Amino acid sequence: MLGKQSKRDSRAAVSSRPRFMQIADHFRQQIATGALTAHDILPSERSLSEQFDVSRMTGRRALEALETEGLVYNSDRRGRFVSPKRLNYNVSNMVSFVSTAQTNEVDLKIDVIETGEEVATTGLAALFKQAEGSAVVAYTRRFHSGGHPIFLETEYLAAGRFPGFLEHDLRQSTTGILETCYDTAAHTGDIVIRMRGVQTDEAQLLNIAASHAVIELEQVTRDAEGVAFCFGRQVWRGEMAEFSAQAILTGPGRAET
Amino acid sequence: MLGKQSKRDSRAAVSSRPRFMQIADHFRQQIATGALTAHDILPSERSLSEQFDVSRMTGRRALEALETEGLVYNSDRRGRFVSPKRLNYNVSNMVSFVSTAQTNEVDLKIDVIETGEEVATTGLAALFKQAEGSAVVAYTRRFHSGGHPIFLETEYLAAGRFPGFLEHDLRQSTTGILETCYDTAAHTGDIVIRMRGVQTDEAQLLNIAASHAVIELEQVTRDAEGVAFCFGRQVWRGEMAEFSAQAILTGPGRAET
DNA sequence: TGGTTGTTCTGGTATATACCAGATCGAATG
DNA sequence: CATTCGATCTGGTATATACCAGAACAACCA
Repeated sequence: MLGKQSKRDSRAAVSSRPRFMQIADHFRQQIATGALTAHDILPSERSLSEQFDVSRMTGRRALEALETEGLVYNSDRRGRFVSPKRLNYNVSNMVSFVSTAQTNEVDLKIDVIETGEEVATTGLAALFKQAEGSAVVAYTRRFHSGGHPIFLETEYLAAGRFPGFLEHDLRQSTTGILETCYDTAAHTGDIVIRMRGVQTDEAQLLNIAASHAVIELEQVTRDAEGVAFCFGRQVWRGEMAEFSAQAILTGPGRAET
Repeated sequence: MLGKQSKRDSRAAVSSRPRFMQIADHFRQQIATGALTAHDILPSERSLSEQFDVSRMTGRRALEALETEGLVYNSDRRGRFVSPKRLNYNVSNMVSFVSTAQTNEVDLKIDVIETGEEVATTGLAALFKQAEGSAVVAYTRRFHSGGHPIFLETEYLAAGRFPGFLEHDLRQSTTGILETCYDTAAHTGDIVIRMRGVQTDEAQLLNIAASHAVIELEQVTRDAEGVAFCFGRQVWRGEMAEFSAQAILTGPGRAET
């Protein structure tokens, strides 16, 4: 008890910055300078607490801080690792994300999590200009690189418009399938991006802890006639996402939308 | 000690979902149903621990989970409150965010944090097509609604192109100033959005704890000739941000830019 | 060779305690 | 009436402890 007290005193004298932030700073620097690089393992909570002479909980807080910042990820009960470089997704570019990622030296792999046919919700039916109660095909896929999950995507398509869609191999660009097999190309898209809390099932698939923040991207894709034919929702690990967009004024002083 | 043990046992029997998540669920529901609305205060850590018969640390974890999800915010040492509705920022619309927000019944207020003239970095000089070592004006502003901070913005302009810019009142749309006083209108913009850890100084200005995640939005604004005249960086409280964009294919089958 | 079985890592959850420092508010004081 | 001062809220930091469950791996056995 007395020994711990003197430890506290020395801390207060050195700096007012919390001890756990000082420890986190140490690893921030290690990562920034490249002493630690993508997928390198960090010390465990217990060994960290010994190295820095703090309690396990304080060491834990330091590692958790690095996690919420996205510098470090945590694979359930295996340890904590340095996060890899982000993927850039150009949302203004209607070309398939899969093909652009693959040309950018990223070996993006796809797992098909779930496929099926459902009755369209009222909103989805209206969006697709389909009759109330018509069918939609839905599929959920997980995108990862080298076993490291990056994002989940669930897409909905009007079933009537794309017969037999689920018979295709979904471990590839669906944009490509729609173009080559159904002669349907994306012409415009409406996108929304927000940060939110992860849901339990998503957390499991993305291999992150519950109560982490993720980035949600929703996208409505329309054909040349302006009719929506696809609604997609992506859920990204926050630290892996980076979105770029281009805004262009086409008329004399007003944005085209 | 024995009493606590029996508590543990009963918990394990009821459910495998962690106790702190069950408590968090309770408030998630309260917020979802509208029983708690924007800026309502939640129980303190200590009273929560009594209400739910858990330790303060467990109650704290529940509240922290709600924080990282963005449902709840925390004003240093005052308590925890329900987060207000997000603001939507249409990044494809080159019209001033200030004026669009104000027409959307949001009383957006601006504090000027810092203004000054600096020597352009190499990158900034190149972007603005200015000579190496030329001056840029820089200003940082805080946007808030009803005392609740929403985002910070730092913008850089080529000083030579906009003489006396800092003499204007910056508590208004700078897009407006550039249009009316310098006859410079935004024509195209390049935007990047990412989630990252907040920095110490930003955390203070946004009234959030260090080691929280924020959304960073960087924007290069160009005139009709394609010359960049403004570089801006916004740092949003994650739970307050929602970005929308429109992608439009203008040519025959390829995205412009 | 190929499963199986422990041991020993890892983080996850939970309790109990202590003290600090900022925020708030009411009561005492000028 | 306004200011000051303290009591009492709040969360922030930190320690110490305990046990659980999944992951990894080596040793063991068939």
